[in-house]
Amino acid sequence: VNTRIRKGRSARPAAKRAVTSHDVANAAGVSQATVSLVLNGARGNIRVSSMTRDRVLAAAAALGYAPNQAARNLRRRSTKVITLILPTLDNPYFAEVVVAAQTAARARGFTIQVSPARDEQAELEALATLRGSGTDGFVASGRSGAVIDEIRELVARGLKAVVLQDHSPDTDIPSVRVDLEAGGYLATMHLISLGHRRIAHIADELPYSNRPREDRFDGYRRALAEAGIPYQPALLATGHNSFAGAAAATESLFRSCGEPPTAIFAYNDQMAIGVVHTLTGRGLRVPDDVALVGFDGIAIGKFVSPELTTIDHPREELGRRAIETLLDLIEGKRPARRELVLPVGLVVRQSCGAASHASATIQRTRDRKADPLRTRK
Amino acid sequence: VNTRIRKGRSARPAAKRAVTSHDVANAAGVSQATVSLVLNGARGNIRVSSMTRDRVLAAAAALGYAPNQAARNLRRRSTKVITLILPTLDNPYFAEVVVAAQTAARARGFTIQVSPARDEQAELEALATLRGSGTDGFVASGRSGAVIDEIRELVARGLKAVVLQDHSPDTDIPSVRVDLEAGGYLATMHLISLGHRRIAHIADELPYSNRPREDRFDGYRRALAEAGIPYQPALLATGHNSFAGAAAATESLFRSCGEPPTAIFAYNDQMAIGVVHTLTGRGLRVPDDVALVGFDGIAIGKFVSPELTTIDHPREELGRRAIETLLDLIEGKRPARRELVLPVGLVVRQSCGAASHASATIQRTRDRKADPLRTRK
DNA sequence: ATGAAAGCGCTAACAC
DNA sequence: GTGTTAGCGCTTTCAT
Repeated sequence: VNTRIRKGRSARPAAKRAVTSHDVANAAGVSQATVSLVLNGARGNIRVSSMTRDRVLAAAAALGYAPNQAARNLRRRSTKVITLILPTLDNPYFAEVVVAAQTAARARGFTIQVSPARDEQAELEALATLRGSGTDGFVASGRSGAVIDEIRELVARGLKAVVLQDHSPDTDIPSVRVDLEAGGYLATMHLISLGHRRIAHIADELPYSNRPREDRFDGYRRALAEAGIPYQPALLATGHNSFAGAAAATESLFRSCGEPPTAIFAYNDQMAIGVVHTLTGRGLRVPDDVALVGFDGIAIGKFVSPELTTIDHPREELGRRAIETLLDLIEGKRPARRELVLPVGLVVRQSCGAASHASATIQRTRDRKADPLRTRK
Repeated sequence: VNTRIRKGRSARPAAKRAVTSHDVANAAGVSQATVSLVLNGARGNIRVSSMTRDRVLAAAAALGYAPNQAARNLRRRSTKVITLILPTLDNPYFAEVVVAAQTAARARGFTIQVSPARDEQAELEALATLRGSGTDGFVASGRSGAVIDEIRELVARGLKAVVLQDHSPDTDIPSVRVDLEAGGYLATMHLISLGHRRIAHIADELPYSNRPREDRFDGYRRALAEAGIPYQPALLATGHNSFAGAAAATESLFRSCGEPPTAIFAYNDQMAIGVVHTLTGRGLRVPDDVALVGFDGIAIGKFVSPELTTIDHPREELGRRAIETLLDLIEGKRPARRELVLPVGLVVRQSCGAASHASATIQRTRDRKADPLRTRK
C-alpha cells in the first residue's frame, strides 16, 4: 500500500503518502489509539505500560513518524500557532521583538508566525487571513479605527489578541507597550536641561491617528510646558518612517521654520540617522550646531558618528511580555493587567552634546501600571 | 444550536463554535457540498446555477463564514503555506527579501511564514518543525552539512525546497542566489584600481563551512591574484556578523597584522559600519587613511558618514525568484534552472575614496546561469 | 445542476 | 492498560 512507485515520467511528484499513526500502530502491534496516547504523553495519568510505550516509540522513530498537523489541529480545535503582525521588518527594533517573542512562545510549546504589514491595507489583509482558524491568537498594533474593528471582530470569533505598542481598545484585549509618553518627555527634558529652548520634533507621517506618535508628541509637549516654553507648530515636521523620509523632513523643516531649532528630538533612531545626514549635508555639526536625541536604543546608534543619545526601550521584554500575556489569554488565565506599560531609559551619548557632563548616563522611568505619567527627573 | 450563551463565570472562554459550511448550507437551503462547490469557484466547469451561487454567497457573507483551514488542509493535503528560514532579521537585508517573497507568494495564493534561525541549532529546530506537513515547501539557506541533510530528509518526505544564497546541494533542490564571488571580485578590483595593494577582508566568523563567505573570499582572492598581489592571511579578520563584531574584528586586525592595510573589503554593510567605528576611534579617517568597500547595498549605507561604497544586491529579485522557483516546484513545474545566480553591481560613493573620479558610478556583473565566473571590468 | 457519502489523520470519551 | 468508536470541517467523486 505504501509503495507507490513513481511511474514513468508522469511527473506530478505524487507526494509519497506520509507515514501515519496507523502505520506506527501496525509496526508496533498496537491500536492506533494507543499510539496517540503514547505520543501525547503525560495526559494526566500515564495509563500505558512502559513496554508498549517503548515499542511504540521505537516504531515511530524507525518509521520517521511525525503527526499530521492539519489533522491534529482539526481535532484539537487549536493550532499552537500565534501570529505577530508588525508594521515593518526594516527596522531592527522589530527583529529584536520577534526573537524575544519566538523564544517566549517556544518555551510554552507555541510557534510564531510573522506577518509584516507596512500600511493599514496590508494590516487589514493580514488580519483577514487569521479568520480561518489557522492561528490561536495574535499580536497586532492598533493604529487605525478599521484595524481596531477587525481586531474586535476576530476576538468576537474566539481568537485571542494582544495589542502591541498601543492602548488597550477593549477590556478583553490587553495591551503591552513601552511608555512612549515618558520617553518623549525624557528626551525633551534632557535637551531642555542642556539649555535648549528651540526644540524641533521630527515624526512619522502616518496619515491616521496613531497612538505611538501621539504619545511621543504628548511627552514632548508636556516637557515644553513644564519648562514654560510655548509649543511652536513650525518646529514639528513629519516624514516617512525611514532614513530618507527623516532626511527629507529635516530638509523641509529647515527651509520653512524661520529661525532654526538648536535641538531635535527624533521619532526613532533610524530617523535620527536621516536627520544627521541632512544636517551634515547643510554644513551643520551635531551636536555643536544642533543637538539631537533619538528614540529606540537600537544597536546602530552606538556605531554611527556622532553616537546617538537616545531613549532606550526594553525591546526584549516588550516581545516576551506580549507573548506571555497572549498565551495566558489562550490558556484561559486572565492576564494580570489590562495595560502593561514598560519603562524607558535615557542613554546619553554624543549627539546631544552632553558628553562632557556625563558619559553614557542612564536614567530610567518608573515601571507603572496605568496611573498618571511621572518620570524621575 | 449556534447560540451557546457563556454561562456564569465558568471562564474557559468556550470558543463559540465557528460557523461552518453546514451553517451556510442551511441558511441558503442547499447542501453542504454545494457550498463548497460555490466557494471554491472555478474548478474547471462552473456547474452551479448563478441563482444558487448568489444565495450561497449571500448566506456566507451574512454569517461571516470563513472556511476552517485545518479541515481544508487535511482534505487537500496541502496548506498553501511556505516557510522562509532566514539567518536573522537584524539585518534589513532580509527584511527586503521577506517583503518581496511575501508579495510573490501572495500573488499566487500562498502565505509565507518566517522563521529566524540565528545559528545551526536554531536552523535545525526550525526545519524539524516542518515535518508535520504544516507547510508545502520552504526556502532555507544551506550552510552546515547537518542542515543540508535535514533539508534532504524533508525533501524525501515530499516537501519542496529551495536553497537561498548557497549552492544547490541536489538536483531536485534548486538554489537562488546572488553572485557573491563576482561581488567579492568587483569590490576588491575596485580598491586595486584605486591603487591599493594592502587590502584586508573582514568576514563573518561562522564556524562551519559557509558558502556565502567562501564565495566572497574567492572573489577577493581572484582579484588579488589577477593583480599579482599575494594573498596575506594576516589581512583576513573575522568577527560576529554585527556592528560590534566587525568593530572588534577590525580592532584585532590592526593590533596583529603588522603593517596596516590601506583598504578594507567588508562582509556586508552592517559590518562596514562597525569597521568605520573602530577606524574612527583609532583616529583613522575613511577614506583618506583607509578606504572601505561594503557589501549588500542596504539603505543605511547612503546615510552614514562617509557614505558607503558597496556592492549592491538585487534583494527584491532574490526574494521573488526564490519564491517563484519554489512555487513552480510545488505546482509540479520543473524550474528553468537548477541554479539561478543574480548579478551584483558596484555602487561608488564616498568610503572608497574614488569620489573625485566618478560619483555614484554603477558597474554590474553579467547575468549568468552556472557557467564560470566572469565580470565586466 | 445538485446531493449523498466517503474519508483525510488525528484525539478523546468510553468500553472492555 | 488497551482497543473501539465517533467525529473535527472540509473536498471530491459518484449518483441522480
